[in-house]
Amino acid sequence: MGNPVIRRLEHFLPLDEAEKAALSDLTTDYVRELAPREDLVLEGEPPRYVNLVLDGCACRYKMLEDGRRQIVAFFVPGDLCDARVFILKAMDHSIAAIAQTRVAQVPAERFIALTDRFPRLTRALWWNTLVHEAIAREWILNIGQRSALERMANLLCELFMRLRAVDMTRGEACDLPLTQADLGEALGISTVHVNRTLQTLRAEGLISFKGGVLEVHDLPALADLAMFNPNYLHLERGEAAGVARLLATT
Amino acid sequence: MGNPVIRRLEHFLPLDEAEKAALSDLTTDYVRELAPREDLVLEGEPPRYVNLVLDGCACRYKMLEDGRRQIVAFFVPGDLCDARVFILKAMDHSIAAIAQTRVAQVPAERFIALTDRFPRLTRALWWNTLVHEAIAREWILNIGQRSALERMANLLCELFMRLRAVDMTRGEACDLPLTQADLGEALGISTVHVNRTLQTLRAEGLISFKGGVLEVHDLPALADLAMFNPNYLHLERGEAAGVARLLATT
DNA sequence: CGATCGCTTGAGCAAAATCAAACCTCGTGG
DNA sequence: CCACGAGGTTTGATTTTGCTCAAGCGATCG
Repeated sequence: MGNPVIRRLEHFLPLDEAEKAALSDLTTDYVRELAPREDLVLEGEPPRYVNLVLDGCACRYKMLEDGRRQIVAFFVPGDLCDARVFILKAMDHSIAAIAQTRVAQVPAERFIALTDRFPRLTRALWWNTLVHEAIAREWILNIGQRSALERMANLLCELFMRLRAVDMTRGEACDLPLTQADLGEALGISTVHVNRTLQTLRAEGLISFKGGVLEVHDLPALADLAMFNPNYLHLERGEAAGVARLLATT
Repeated sequence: MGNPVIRRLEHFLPLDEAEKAALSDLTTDYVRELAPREDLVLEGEPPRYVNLVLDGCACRYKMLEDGRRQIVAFFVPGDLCDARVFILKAMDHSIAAIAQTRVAQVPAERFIALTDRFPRLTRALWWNTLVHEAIAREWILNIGQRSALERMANLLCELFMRLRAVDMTRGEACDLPLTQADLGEALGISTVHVNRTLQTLRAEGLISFKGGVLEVHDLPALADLAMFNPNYLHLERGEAAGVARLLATT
């Protein structure tokens, strides 16, 4: 089955055995199992750990005083949150599991020791950080400019590609344990409207989404509707070609 | 008048003379003057420089195929764009001046030499990066959950505080050379609606905004309306107290 | 002095929110 | 084994927010 963190970072550069072993140690030493909806990090806390998502699905979120909630990022297996966050005094957002989720909570010292020892790993982690920044920018574009239907299509394209990059897709299917309320909080639309939007995508034969399983029946058409441009995922190396192939309409 | 980049970084930690001198050199060696609306970086290009904004105002933006444009970040004097971006093969967004703007375009090698020599500066630059990530997350929350009026109020609070952090405010006034169209593209609302939104804020006596000058007449009330929580700006050290004071309603 | 750019206003319209209720599926306990 | 309840999904009716279209206004600049 392998380690999703290693699979993810190898999209940036191939790792040697020592680097893989070091990562592998991290991801076995500090494992914590989270129940669905369980919080991992709370806004206001001082940052303590670098969190690696091994399995399941988690999110970053922010809340307004009046209870409105916005999911600002999803984490899928292989994702690494906040490589340098200890610099800050207090977290400005929270992190929670969405489904049953396994994470590794790596203490600051341990993480710093790793990057001191492996400069190439440091570069790979930088790449990971830059990709997450790019995703945040794409979300701003997505929520700011696209219609609800386009937004949904774009998010589904993104998540499908990200899961594919860590081998978590099976053909056109992948596990995506989000509720319609989660999707609404990520896209800035109401749950009711999420429902109607999904119905439209289903009716067009583009996707099916039921019981936590997403199937993308026509990725080129979905990407087209979404004006999805995968450049922001920075899947360089071989993968870029794979992406182009997947999205090709003809 | 001093150097806004130094002023900005000193919000994180005090710099010694050698560090300031090194930064000062950077910001005099590679200066480029941009006309209003002139592009500095284009999506698709390989990254070449670290850009420091010395004066004026710039933005990051992304475009959709059909021409819709979203501003995903504003840069005010002292801001530093993309400290580690050379790792990526191609930019996923563009950067443009908004007003007449002076930037320093620091070549990669030169920038790396700086951080190798001054570890404390590296930390300060990390802090800067983390703050910009946090701002991006806040924008997702802003656009996703807040109404047009709240959004506008929030953005104006943010910009006012950021300008204040580099001493670019004069009492309750500051230069903010944005058009209503710019505000609309940043907030994901139409220009017409920006206009009506500003009128409401003016009518409430909260702000005035004319000829590129913003005046915030009642920051506590504006912050209250916006549900503005300055924690995401991570103005640690003395400044945090200053913020609290400014926002105090009583 | 006309052209352009940015701001303003009004009217009608469309997208998405809200409210309310029903329905479905599963797990749990009587 | 079945009833019950909770969480999630679906539907319909109504309202709200913000968009679009269209036109006019007011500076500023060559």
